[in-house]
Amino acid sequence: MQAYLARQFHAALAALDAPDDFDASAVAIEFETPGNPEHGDLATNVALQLARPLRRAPRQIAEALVEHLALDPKRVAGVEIAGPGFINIRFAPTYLADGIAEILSTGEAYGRTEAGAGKTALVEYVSANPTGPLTVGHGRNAVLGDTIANLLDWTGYAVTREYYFNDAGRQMRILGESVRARVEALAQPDAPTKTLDDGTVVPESFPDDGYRGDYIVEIAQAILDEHGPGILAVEGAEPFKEAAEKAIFADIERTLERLGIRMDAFFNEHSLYASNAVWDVVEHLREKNLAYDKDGAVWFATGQLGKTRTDSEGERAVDTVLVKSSGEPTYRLPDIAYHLDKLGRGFDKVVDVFGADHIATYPDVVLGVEALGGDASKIDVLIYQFVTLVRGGQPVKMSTRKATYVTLDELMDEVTEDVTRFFFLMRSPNTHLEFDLDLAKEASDKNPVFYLQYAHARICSIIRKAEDVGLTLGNEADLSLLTNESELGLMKELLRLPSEIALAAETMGPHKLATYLREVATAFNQFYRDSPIIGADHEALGRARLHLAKAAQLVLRNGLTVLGISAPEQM
RNA sequence: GCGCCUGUAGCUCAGCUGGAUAGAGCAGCGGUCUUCUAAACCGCAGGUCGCAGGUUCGAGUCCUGCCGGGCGCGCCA
Repeated sequence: MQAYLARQFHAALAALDAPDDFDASAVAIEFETPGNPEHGDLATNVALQLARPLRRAPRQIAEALVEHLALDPKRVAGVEIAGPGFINIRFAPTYLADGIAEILSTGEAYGRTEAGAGKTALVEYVSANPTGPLTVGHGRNAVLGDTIANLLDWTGYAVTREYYFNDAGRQMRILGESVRARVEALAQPDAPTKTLDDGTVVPESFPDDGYRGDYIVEIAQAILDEHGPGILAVEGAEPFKEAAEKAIFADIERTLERLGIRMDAFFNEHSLYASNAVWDVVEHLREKNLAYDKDGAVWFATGQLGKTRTDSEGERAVDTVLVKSSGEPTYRLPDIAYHLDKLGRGFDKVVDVFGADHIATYPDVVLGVEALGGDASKIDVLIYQFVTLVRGGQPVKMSTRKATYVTLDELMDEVTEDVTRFFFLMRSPNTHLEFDLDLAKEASDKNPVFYLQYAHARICSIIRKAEDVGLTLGNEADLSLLTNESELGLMKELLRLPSEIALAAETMGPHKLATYLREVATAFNQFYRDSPIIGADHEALGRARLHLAKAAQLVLRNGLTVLGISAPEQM
């Protein structure tokens, strides 16, 4: 509809008297659904926008435009000029009826659009190193990333979901040492112990900054059960690290599976070393005189590329270390190599999902990618703010080091998978998320996810009951019988799904879809109140309403599917 | 100190990239079940959009400066 209107408006625009330097085809004509229904179904402010370039009064422009418009009466029932120069469009009832028929025939594909058709996208998310179970913090990342991937899929992209990890760093070494220490203790219960700063009693060989969670002990026990104490004859912690990594990854995948998340690829940072990609980055930067040696380290001349820092000494250019004097790369280097790798695989769009604490790393990566000829404009970064769990009105304190975090599994055990996903999605990514456990647990009207699911279940129930009295779905419904306010309101709402999904995808704002679905559910509940199906005045009307209910069911189900939330048939 | 995010109803948050009278849920008050799921619907009440300037036909939205909250600012990731 909007595309159609834009075409017609462009045609009308071309017919206007205008100065020579005015390019009518370059004008972006946008339509929005006004908040006030008296202002029609769609409105555009082109006339106001054009007042300046055309040097004419907005209302005058609007009148001239409307005069030149040739709109199909089957789609548009009326056009009026209002306020300072808005042009309001009113849908024709036949347009609405045709739209509902289209929803019914499109079925579970309704809501899909083509903006990304023929294009590929890579969404990288979760990307937690295998040092422990996923926590609530990872949950927001996982659910946001997965839903962005769904949204891109629904706008036509061929999407790859990738998990990036590093199993070689310091953290992983400590993990191995932690596990080894626990195995030793289990094998020799009388071995000496020590007490850490937080009061935890651990084996003497346990690293001070080791992983204290109970899962370490479980992994240790499993290793001992499988290999016996003989495994301790091995030098170092490598086999313990490997066993732990395997167990933890299996656990992470189980957790993701519960959330309905299945990755297409796991990308090990190690492969960037194996392929020499990491060192190629350094070499190529050197060739371009953007990398140099100083103080035993290798530096990236980000200062030349515009990176600055401002402190008490004023603003100055700063360079960035790529390889430490120890010979170990900093995290930036593999990150640059990884992004070049992603772009090199030919994706048209590359999405990163980062927590707010990583925001500072992103500009260095972009500089590196651009310096080496990569097209950084293909990279989109979704930054999300942190999650606060609230219980009994009080924030729940969490610390990874001391293992006092709440795991994603525990959260799902407490409030269910659907609620977990919805709560992570219902707010804009760039606001702090307050996850109220008491509210989330309540299976009542206080919990917004149930509102959507309830509306869907209600429709399923109606369809079942209608079948019992011989009222069934088919192609013979006369949708033009749907004329009351609630029916028209619901129809208009249902027609918005494709553009709402497209908008949520474009702006990487899944919460917009959640907000829209609530409006759909509200519109349905109003329809339910006003328009009985089984008790309709006559059968044809009941049949038409039944079809509208079916269309609402599809919209809710498809929308929930994009969000990764179940659409129950009964509650 | 500097950078990014943020400040909208008692609480949690939307606000479609600058539009018309700023919205929703919860909490509060009051109504609606002999009829398709009351996990619902309807109504009332609730606001200096942090503060002060600016930009323009028009600002919650853009700019500047303050104030408050969060996250960063390493040869950690």
